[in-house]
Amino acid sequence: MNISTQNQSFVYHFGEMGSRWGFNRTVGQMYALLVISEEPLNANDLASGLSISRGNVSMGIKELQSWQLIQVSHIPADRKEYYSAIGSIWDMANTVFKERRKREIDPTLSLLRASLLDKPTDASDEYAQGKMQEIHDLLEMVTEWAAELQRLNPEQLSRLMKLGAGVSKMLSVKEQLFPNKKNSDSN
Amino acid sequence: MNISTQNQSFVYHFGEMGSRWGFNRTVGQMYALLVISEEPLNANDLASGLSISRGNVSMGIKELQSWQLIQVSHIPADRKEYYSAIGSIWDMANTVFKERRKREIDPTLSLLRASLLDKPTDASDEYAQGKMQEIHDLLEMVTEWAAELQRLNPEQLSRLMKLGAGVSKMLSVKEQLFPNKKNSDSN
DNA sequence: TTAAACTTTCAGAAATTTCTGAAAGTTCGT
DNA sequence: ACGAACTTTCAGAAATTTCTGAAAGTTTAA
Repeated sequence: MNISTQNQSFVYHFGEMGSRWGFNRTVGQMYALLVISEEPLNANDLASGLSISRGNVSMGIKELQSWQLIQVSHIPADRKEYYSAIGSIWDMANTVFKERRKREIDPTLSLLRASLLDKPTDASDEYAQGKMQEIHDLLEMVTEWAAELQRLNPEQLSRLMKLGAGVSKMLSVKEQLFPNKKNSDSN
Repeated sequence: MNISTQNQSFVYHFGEMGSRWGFNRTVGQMYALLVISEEPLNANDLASGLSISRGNVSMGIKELQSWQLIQVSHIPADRKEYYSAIGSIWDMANTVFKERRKREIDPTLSLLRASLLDKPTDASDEYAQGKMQEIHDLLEMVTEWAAELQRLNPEQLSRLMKLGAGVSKMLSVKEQLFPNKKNSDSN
């Protein structure tokens, strides 16, 4: 299998970026290739398309499966496994966010919670704990907010995002409608 | 300089996580140390506190400065430079988001825009371009949304996030208040 | 049970990233 | 101009990550 030059740069770029998103270059390339291929591909297609070893493909597939990003299918009278990207682009983004939260934010949150249980022994410890508390609170808020957003369906999410600047206006409307909650002045 | 055991695990963990956030272990540790230190630290403090070489500290500082995360200050009659974390935790989160967007999303967006200008040569190219368009639109929307959120001050942002589940309710209220805009049904 | 068609594993090779420390560079006071 | 006190640079060493390919494992059919 070979990739049209038009798609080559996309696949390659996705490889580079992939490493920022938590997986390595080849895994990123494999995923990119699966995303832009209408037909499912087998392991040999991936290996030859990307000029990497069969073993590497096998490991990459395992990785993509652990991210729940790909799907296996079969073709009658063919014993090979065929892989394709799961779901829509929105689903993909959702999945990556969720996975990253699990791998990056959650462990930090538990570490911070544990640290905050220790009694500070001096002033500098106390300052440090203050900072940790701030980080903890921020991460927790962001986590909850993200979970909230993920509960919306794409359509709602898209509407919310398209609100854009409207968001702050809406906030003030909301304050006027329900002024019962405690609030501070908005500078 | 040495770090209290209570803070050791925080610094170490931040080092591990730092690598996920775009900088390497020692840079992450350096930043963590600066965040939890009330007093600014000089390069030797960092080197001895983290048991790394002076040269490494110098490179790390350059990196943190390129992220606009630290600040230099001076102490009278002392020629060393003293470093401290800039701003509040919110500012830090903001800065990291902005930098990451610049380094990760923006290049992808331009690549996609360029790819989308090519005429597809066959059906599979056309499918691929469709997917690229979807990714482009998603990234663009997220980028704009993020820019919007960053325009809010921390207080507004915090209020927005604390809305949590209220967000979807608010969306429908908004639809009722301003039903003129085109909308689809909310399932 | 044997063989063919496939997938997975993993030791070591290759590539990449990070780190050290000596040397070079800079700045300041005299 | 000189030297002391600092910072930066960068070649090569060390550490880490990724990749290969041969061997082992699995599944199916006959």
